[in-house]
Amino acid sequence: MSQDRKAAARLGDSSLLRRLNIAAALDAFIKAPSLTLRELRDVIGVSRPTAEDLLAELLEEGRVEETAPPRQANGRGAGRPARYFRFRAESGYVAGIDIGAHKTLAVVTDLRGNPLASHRRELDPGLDAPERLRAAVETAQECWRAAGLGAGEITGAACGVTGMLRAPEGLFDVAAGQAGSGLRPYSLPGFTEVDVAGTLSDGLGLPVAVANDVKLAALAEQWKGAARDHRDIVYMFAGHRAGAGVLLDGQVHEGRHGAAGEIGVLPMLGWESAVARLHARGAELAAGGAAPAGREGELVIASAARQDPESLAVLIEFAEVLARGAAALALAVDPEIVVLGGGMSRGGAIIAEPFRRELAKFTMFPIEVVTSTMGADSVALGAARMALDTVVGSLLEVPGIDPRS
Amino acid sequence: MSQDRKAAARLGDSSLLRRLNIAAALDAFIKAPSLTLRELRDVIGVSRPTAEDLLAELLEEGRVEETAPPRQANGRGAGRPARYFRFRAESGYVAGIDIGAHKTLAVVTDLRGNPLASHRRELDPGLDAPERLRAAVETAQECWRAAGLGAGEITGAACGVTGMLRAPEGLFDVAAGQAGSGLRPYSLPGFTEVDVAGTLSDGLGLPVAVANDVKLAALAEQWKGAARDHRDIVYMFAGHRAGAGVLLDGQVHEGRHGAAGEIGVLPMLGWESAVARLHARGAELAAGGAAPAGREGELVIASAARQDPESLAVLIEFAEVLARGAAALALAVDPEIVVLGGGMSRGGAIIAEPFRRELAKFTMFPIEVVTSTMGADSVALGAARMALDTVVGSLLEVPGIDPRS
DNA sequence: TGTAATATGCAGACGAGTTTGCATTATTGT
DNA sequence: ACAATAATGCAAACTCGTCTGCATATTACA
Repeated sequence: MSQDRKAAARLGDSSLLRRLNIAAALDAFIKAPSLTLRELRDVIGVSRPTAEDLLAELLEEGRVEETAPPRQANGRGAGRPARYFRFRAESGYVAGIDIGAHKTLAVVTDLRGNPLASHRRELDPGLDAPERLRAAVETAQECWRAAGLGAGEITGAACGVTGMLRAPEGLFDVAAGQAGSGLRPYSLPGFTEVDVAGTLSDGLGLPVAVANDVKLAALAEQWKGAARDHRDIVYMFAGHRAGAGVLLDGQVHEGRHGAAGEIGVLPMLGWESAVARLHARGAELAAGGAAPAGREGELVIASAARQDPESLAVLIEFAEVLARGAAALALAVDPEIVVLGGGMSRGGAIIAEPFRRELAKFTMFPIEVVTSTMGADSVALGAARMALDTVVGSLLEVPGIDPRS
Repeated sequence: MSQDRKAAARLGDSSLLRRLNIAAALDAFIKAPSLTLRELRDVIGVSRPTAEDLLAELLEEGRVEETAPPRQANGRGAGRPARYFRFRAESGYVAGIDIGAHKTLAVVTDLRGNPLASHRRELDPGLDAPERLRAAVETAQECWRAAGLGAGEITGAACGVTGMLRAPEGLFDVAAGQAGSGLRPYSLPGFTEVDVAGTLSDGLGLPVAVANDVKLAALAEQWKGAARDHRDIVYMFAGHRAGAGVLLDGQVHEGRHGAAGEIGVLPMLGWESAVARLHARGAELAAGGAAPAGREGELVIASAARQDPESLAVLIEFAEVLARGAAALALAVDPEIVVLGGGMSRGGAIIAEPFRRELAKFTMFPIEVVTSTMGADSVALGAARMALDTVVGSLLEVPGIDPRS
């Protein structure tokens, strides 16, 4: 008797069926631009009255609304035209934030990932962690204010951060990393000592996931960029810093310490000297003219485009070194595609060609190499995508069903 | 009307609930050694009559049977003692096969993974593919005959194969790989030209999954060996050949071409010369005494254990080279643990110590290194595990529920 | 031997989804 | 204008699986 009452998280409750069907219906609406009642019935495989019921519930919750029929459906046969319904992508919003050394940037998207607004603020590279995080919080808030949204309407957020978030306690000491060329484990000033996720969550009043910026740029590339329709991706970031990120099965692979992809620390690849040479060359060129912070790479590319032999040599070495890192990653995870991203990938063939050539030398299989099609907001968009995964995932989650059991 | 009949794979059918509950009940039985009706009710969270019903169905299907109460439950309180039931691990069997250059080996386990029998046959390294596959088929059949089983009782099988299964069509030509030291993409004679999985499936009369042997050894290590309770693993195989495998989230990561982990082809790591030196030293030592095929490594280890300086130097170089490969993999995927396996890992500290030292130099975080606790049947056991994943997965699968949607 | 405690069996109620059937509404084509 | 066509709204009857509650069976312990 009394023992019968205890059962807590019951699986067999038949409301489970309802929740499954609601989740399936919502999923169908999210995937399709618009659906009629009958299309919904066909997609999720329930009877029409049930589909009607599910639709009514979704309308009630505000997840779905009636919409005008799409163009191509107008003259299609006789009979009463069906009503069309669509997912209300504006029933929730997420923020994606990018914290770098020289700037912070935020975007706000709806639940379908359409960007509504973005906001950028330049930062002093020496800014300490509390100030930098405060600036990021304010930027995000300004961003959604610009989109006409209040804080309560933002249902999720994620943030990409340059460098490592956890200080390695191993053989390399952090100071060396900070003072070095950016190839050894690098962190923004003070970021290994503060709770980045907690500070952002407190500042914004909502849970914020934090990840490495390069990995989020890779995610953006898989979402809206050059690597669409690929699940396993190696992403090489060539910008002021050089870095890499790995996507496995369409998800950011963080690894035990969030350090997956940090191949640059392998000394035999020669990253350190190549990046140092690049920076040195950039500084030389900058001394003559304007010196925008963190833009050495662009200067060298511009100079190389003017056939400056020294700059060309520096860039080729840089590309080859990057390619050797990409080769190591490609041999490790055997990805479907390698994406070359970051500001310097916009140098076109100057970087891409030697990269491709060198990569082909070391991989066993010919591997597709594409250059990024995203802009400077790729990290923030990747963060938005990560936040969306969480938010939409929780919408579709059916309590009591463990996908991994 | 007529349009209403079409719906095919219906989700909302309330029998779905039944299937979910049956799967949950079976899962509970698989995970626990034995359960009473009430324990089952508690685990899956349904009412007792429902649990009763589910149990009746599982008994009917032969998946579960009544069993004697376990020891510790005897004097436990008053009241009518509960009947105990247990999963019938013997309601299905799987075969795990290992095809190497010098031998083929098969194991048969029940659905819980308890090995029932194993069978090994030595092979001529020059054997061509059809002969080698026939030998593997016969070995597997002899193995389950030894266990007293007929072919119809085997519900799944998988096979680990030394070397690459698909010939790279890229820059390296296959012949060079075969003639070389085993570091360039290697294949068993003829194995890139035949349909290995198809031939084995036809020969055994059941579907056979095929994977790289090192990756399956890694899986075995995660299942029953030194890496239990870890999800992301880098496994380094040090034996006649050197190789590596990566496990992500507890699963073999194959990669686009099944080549994930083939880090040894990176020339800057120096694998080729180190392995060549090892083989040369082994041959020198063998010339004096007996020369067992593919056992050079053991000779060198034995010699090093007798403090032979040349053998020691060769082994240290080998270990360091292996460690550099492990470092590249560890930086790529940032695993929880690195496992050193293969015959030479049984050399103890002679290999493990320099390996550990060298690996620590290149990884940012201190990383746990363990040596294998599995024997020579690790590949076959890993194959059995892979087959079990499929077989048990299909038992627990609920049609209409996609874990990944 | 009797009583408490626990396990098991069984019947009726309930919830959710389904089917069937019919009426209604909005279009297209004649 | 009218018929044909298709979408929609709605209600009654049915199925399936689960839940609640009660009766019964089996054991330990006083």
